[in-house]
Parts: sequence; structure tokens; C-alpha cells
Amino acid sequence: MNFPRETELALLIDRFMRRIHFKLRANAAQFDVKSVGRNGGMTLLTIADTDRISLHDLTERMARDKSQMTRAIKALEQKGLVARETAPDDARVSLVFLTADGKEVVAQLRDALTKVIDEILEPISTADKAELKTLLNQALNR
Amino acid sequence: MNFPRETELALLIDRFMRRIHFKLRANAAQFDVKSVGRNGGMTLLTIADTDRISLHDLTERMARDKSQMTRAIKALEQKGLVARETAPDDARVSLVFLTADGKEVVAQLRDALTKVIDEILEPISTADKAELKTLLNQALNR
DNA sequence: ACTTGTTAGTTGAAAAAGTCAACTAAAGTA
DNA sequence: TACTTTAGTTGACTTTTTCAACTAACAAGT
Repeated sequence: MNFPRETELALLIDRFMRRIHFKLRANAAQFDVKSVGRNGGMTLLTIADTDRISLHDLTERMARDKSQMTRAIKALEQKGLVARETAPDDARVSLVFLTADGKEVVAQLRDALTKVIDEILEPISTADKAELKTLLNQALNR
Repeated sequence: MNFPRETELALLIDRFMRRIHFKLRANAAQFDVKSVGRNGGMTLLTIADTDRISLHDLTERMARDKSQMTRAIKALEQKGLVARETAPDDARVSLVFLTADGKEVVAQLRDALTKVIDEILEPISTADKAELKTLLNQALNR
């Protein structure tokens, strides 16, 4: 186990995310009310962080292909969890936002996810958790 | 943007990993010599961290389904990057390890990955990078 | 106004990854 | 010896990704 390896970070991060998905799946029935799927879930949470957001910005934020986003939003729309409207200043962009139902699902998702992450992060202190978030934020926001 | 949310961590982590994959893919041709794919790549790197490892331990470490691992290893085997042998003390388990070719590919993967991660982590200090790794390690190793 | 180039979003098709259940063979245990 | 567990494999199926082609709206520049 060599320590000075950046690559380990990738392995760690990957594991972290998978761990979350595994744990979520373990009690999936309890929270995947609208059978949103993990992709839909992540998308909803990301939208929830913004008032309303264009598909374009959303794909950038979530680091996906735009075609994926089109389909993800379409699915969420059909479930009545998000809606969209054309941007007033630019007819090309459509802004997505949560519906009331969507907000409810987000609340549930957050509960479930928080629980899981707490479990995973249980070995480290509260201060360190904040630190972790700060670091990732610094790295990822510009 | 509410701050005291554990869930943001999941979004951040997810983004982080996707970012890596995007950047890698951007100059994929340069490094995906044996067309290992991202899954194969991660698997190789994980194996590289251990001398030889059973499929079972590997699936645990990488947090995947065992069926996936069977297939991933089979693919890498066919490319001559890993080999396996039955564990001397237990005929059920087969131990996987890198071949010479596999080690070479790992070296290349590490180069590429290190470069990408360095780019992403460029906004944060070296000390913080170490901290980040430590935190994740603490959380994930029991 | 009129090409020319960008940008946002959509669609299609194919490849890769993930899920789940059934099944074999080797251990472990009583 | 019978019973249970564990490691790994296989098959079938769903979800994600990826990539290229395509439309519609904007942005200039002449």
C-alpha cells in the first residue's frame, strides 16, 4: 500500500460513492417512493440546490452527457416531480424546477441519504466531516 | 444553497468521480492502450494495490456485484493483463494478480489518472490533499 | 437582411455497467 | 453423512453511458 499516490484518491472516491448506493439499495423500497432510480434521485437533489436551472447548467454540474440529461428530465417530468418553462430571455434554454411532489420526494431522499452518509462517515469526527465537504467544494467549484 | 446538508457530500463525491472520468475520456486514446475501459482500469488499479487478491475480496473492496467481477476479470484475463491461480488452502477461491503486461498498463493508468486528479485538485493545497485522502481512508476502512 | 458559426436541447443506436436469481463446487459444521 | 455456508459462475434483463447526427434559436459580421 504505497502512500504517495494520487490514484488512491480515485479509488477511495469511487468506493465511497458505491458504498452509498449499496446502502441505499439495501433499504430502497423504503424511500424510492416514485421509483426515481439513482440517477433520477441525484438529479432531483441537484435541482433542489438551485431555484431553477437550465438543462445545460445541470449537465455541467452533474458532469454528464447532455443526452442523458434530456432523458433524465423527461422521466422526472412524466412522474410529475419536475416541470420546465422556457427561459424568458432565450428561447433555446428550458429551465427546470421541482414541483410540489418533487420537493416532497427530495425531502425523503435527503432523509435516506443523510442516514446512509452518516453511517459511512461515522468513523470520522464532525469537524472532519465539515472539512471533507469544504475540501471537495474547493476543488470542484471552479 | 443550504450548508448543513450531508447530502451535498454525496453530490460532491459523485461529481468528483464523474469529473475524473470525463477528463480521462477526453484524452482516452492516449492511455487506454489495451482498451481496458474504465471498469477494467479501476479493477487493475485495485489489484495493483494488493499482491494477489481473491475475487471475493476484490468485489468487497470495489463494492460491486460478484457477477460483475467475474466478468471484469475474465476480460482482463483475455487481454493478458491479469492471471489467476487457485488458493493453495482453499480450492474455492482463485487469487488474481497482475501479469507483466498488466503492471505496465497500471503504470500508464496511474500516470494518466494522477495528471487528471492533480488538475482537479489544483485549487487546494498539498497538505489538504493529504488530509482529504486521510479522511476518506478513515471513513472507508472499517 | 443574409450567410456563417455557436449554443441548447433532442433523438437514435449501440456499448458498457449494474442487478438479480439460479446454480456448481468446495468448505465448514454438527 | 447430511446440512449450511461460501466463492465463483452463468443467464437474462434493466439502466447508464457514449457518440454522432440533427433541429431550433441566437450572435455576429459583412
